[in-house]
Amino acid sequence: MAVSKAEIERRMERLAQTCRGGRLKLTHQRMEVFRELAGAEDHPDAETIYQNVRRRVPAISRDTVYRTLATLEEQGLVHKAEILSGRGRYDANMEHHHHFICTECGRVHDFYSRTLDDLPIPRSVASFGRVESAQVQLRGICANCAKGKR
Amino acid sequence: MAVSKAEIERRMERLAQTCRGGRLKLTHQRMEVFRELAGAEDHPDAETIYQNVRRRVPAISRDTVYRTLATLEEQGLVHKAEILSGRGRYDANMEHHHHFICTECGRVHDFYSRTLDDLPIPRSVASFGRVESAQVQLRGICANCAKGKR
DNA sequence: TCTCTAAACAAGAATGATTCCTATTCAGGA
DNA sequence: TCCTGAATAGGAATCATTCTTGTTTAGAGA
Repeated sequence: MAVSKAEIERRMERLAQTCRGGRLKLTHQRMEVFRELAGAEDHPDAETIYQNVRRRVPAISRDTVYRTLATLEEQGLVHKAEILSGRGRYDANMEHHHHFICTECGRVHDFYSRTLDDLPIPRSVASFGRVESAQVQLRGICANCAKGKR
Repeated sequence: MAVSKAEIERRMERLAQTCRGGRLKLTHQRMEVFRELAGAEDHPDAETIYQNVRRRVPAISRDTVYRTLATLEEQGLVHKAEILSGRGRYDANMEHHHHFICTECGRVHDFYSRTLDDLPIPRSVASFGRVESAQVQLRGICANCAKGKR
């Protein structure tokens, strides 16, 4: 079940609109990086995108791919799945808990909830595989950072 | 609200038991790395742990901290909060969705659920800050990897 | 208590992802 | 068509993490 041609076109059009709206240039590289994602369903990483786009734009650099992805994310055109900047965070609290992550300072707060511990997993997930753990991730601005911003 | 002395002792005892149980040595370094986590509530990263432990064990190396954290995680004594191996994964699908992550191959599958889109956030979270998004993360073994394992 | 050996360690090199730097190119408004 | 700031290429630099090699040591057994 690939992304339909029509949906890809719609997404490309949204890119064009967003660029016109902001003061962003609609460059060849930007279009090709986004096109790669517009048709993908497998959450590729930056390197994969780079390798694929390179077939069409041989001179493109890794840096451009990274920069473009960051720009697209800022513009709300793509979504980056990741917790933090890649640094693992550890704790010795083994009780089942969930996380509130401040997108500003990266601080993580634990919280507990019986209701959230026992989430209703949609039946469709079963086809992906066997679920071993479920966790809720909340993102937002922590009280501390919100204060500092004023 | 620091971790109580009693709870720290309980955790240290669990470490000792686990080491005796497996064929793990109860080394000075291992104890100090774990002690650091047993008393922490702020999900420190490896570097922070290294810097703190170094005050007590000046000769400890970063590698030992990383290795020890991995061992403790394997033994179920600590918990590592992180999505993937640090590589960001992108997609152009901006509809609100949740993720099933295969812990074996790292593949990510999207799924949708009205119920999960509107989770009951515990009141206590409000004191941490303003929540901007909520997402459910399921982890498990995908059908493909489960097949390959046999 | 002493000895022995696999497990664990220290130090620093290596790796892999990502970002920065600098000179060059180019999209799009005038 | 011309100009200018935004965007790019290429490669160096950075940051977290892992690997390699030689050394130390916990704890089992004599």
